[in-house]
Amino acid sequence: MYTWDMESILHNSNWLKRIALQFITEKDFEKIERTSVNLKFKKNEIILKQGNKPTHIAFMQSGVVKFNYENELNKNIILSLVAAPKILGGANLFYKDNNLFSIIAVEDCEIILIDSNVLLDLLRNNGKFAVALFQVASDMFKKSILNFISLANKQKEGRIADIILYLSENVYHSNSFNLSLTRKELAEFACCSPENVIMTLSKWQTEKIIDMSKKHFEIINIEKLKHISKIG
Amino acid sequence: MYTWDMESILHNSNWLKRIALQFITEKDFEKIERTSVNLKFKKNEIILKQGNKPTHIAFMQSGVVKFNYENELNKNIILSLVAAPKILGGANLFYKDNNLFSIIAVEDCEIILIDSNVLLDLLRNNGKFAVALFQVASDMFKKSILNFISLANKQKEGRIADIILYLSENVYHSNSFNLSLTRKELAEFACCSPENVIMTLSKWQTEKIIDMSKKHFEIINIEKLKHISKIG
DNA sequence: CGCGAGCTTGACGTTGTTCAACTAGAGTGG
DNA sequence: CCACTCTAGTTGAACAACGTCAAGCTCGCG
Repeated sequence: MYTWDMESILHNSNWLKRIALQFITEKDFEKIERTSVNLKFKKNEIILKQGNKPTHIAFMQSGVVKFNYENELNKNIILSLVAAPKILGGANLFYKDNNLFSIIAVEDCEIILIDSNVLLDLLRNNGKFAVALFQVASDMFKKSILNFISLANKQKEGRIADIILYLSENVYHSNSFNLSLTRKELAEFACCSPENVIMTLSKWQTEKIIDMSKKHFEIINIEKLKHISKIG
Repeated sequence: MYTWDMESILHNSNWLKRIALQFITEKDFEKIERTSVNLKFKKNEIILKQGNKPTHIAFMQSGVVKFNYENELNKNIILSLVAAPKILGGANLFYKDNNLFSIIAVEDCEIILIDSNVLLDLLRNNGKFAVALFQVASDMFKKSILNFISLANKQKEGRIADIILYLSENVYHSNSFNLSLTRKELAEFACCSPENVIMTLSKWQTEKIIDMSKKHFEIINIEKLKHISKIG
C-alpha cells in the first residue's frame, strides 16, 4: 500500500526519467532533478518519519523498506513491506496532514527525495500525468484494502501464510529468499505475537510446507500454503 | 474510505454542478449531465456490486450506504459506512479491476450514476481538477489506514467504541441518532460476533455511557467512550 | 570465554467465538 | 382476532484461540 509500482512500465536504472518523460518535457524533468537529492540509507534508518510534515516524495531506486506505525504505547505495526523500484509517500503529496507512519529501511536503500511542490505543480499542468499517478495510487489502495480484509477475517495461520506469500511474490520475487525481517517484525506485520509466528513457522517446517534455517526461507509446498491462506 | 467528502466545498442540492464548475466549463458539465442517470435506491438495494466491472461513478445526493465485502464463505465485512453528500467508487475510476466490494443502501438514497470514461477524459484534460479529486481521495485513504490500524491493535471494546464514535461524528452528526444498522451489521463493522456487540453495548448501558432503546442511540458520556477507544 | 540479542518452547490465563436456549415483535393465514 | 412462524435481539456457559510469561537456547561479537 501507499506505493506506486512502476515495474510494468520500466526496469532500468533510469526508470524515473523514462516514466516522467512520457508525460512531461525534458525541461520540466530538469527542474525535478535540480530540486531533488540522492541519498543512501542503511538498514533501520528512518527515511520519512511519522508525524513529520510531508515535504518530499521519495523515489526508491534500490532496497527494501517497511511502513511502520507506532502507537501511543510504543507498539509497532508494519503496514507494508515493499521493494524497489517504487514511489514512496505518494498519498502525502496531496494530503495536507503530517505523515501517518514512518518509512524505514529494512535493507540498504538508494532514495531520491523530490520536493512535493515541484511535482504538484507539474501535475496541475498535466492531467494525463496526474491521472497516470492516480491509477497506480489506486492500485496501491486496493492492496491496502486487501490487507485490511485479510486481517479482518482470517486467523493467525491465514495471515502468516498471506505474509509469506506476499514476501515471496511481491518483495523477493522467488520461492527462495533471505528474509531481512526479524521474527518480531514478522509478528508486527501479521498482527500477532512473535511466539505465534515462530510456532506456526516451525509447525510448517515439520509439515514440509516451508524450509527455513536462520534467515533463509524456501516455500516447498506452495499449494498447501495458498490453501491455508484461503481457509484462513 | 473510498469516498470523496465534498461537504467543505458545498452544501446545497446542486453541489455536483458547483464543484465541477470550479474546474471545468459549462459545456463539459453538460456532457456529464447528458451521459448520467438519476436513480433512487431503497434500503438493502445494491448500488454497485462486488465483482462487477466499474463502468460508473456514483454521486450520492442523499442517504446512507455501506461498503460491503463478502468472502468465499458468505461472511460479510462492512468496510465503511458513509452519508451523503459523497462521491462513491472513485478509486475504481482509475483502477481497471472489477469492484472489490459492493456498495449497498442502508437508508433510502438518491444517486447520480456517471459514465467513468466521460469523467476520466475530463480529468486528463484538466490537471487541477484531477489533483483536487486526488486530494480528497487521499483523505479517504487516510481514513482507511486508520480503520486498519484500529482493527489491528485494539480489542473488541475499543473497536466498538471507535464505531459508535465514528457513526456519531461522521454519519449522523449528532450524539443522538437512530441507527439503521442491525446488531449483526454492527458486528460485521467491528469484526466480532453479534453477541460481543450486544454484551458490550448493554454493559455500557448499565454504566450509563450510552443510552439505547431498540434503534435509538444516545451517547451520554462521550469522554468515557473516547477513553475506551484510546486504551483499546 | 562470556555477554547479549534474537530465537524457541511450553505452561497458563485472558479474550473472544460458538452454541443453545429464550424473548420480543412483525407478518401471515385461518 | 388468534395461533403460527420468522427474524432480530439477548443471555449465559462451554470451548477454542491467542497473548503473556518464564525459562532455556543459539549465535555473533567483544
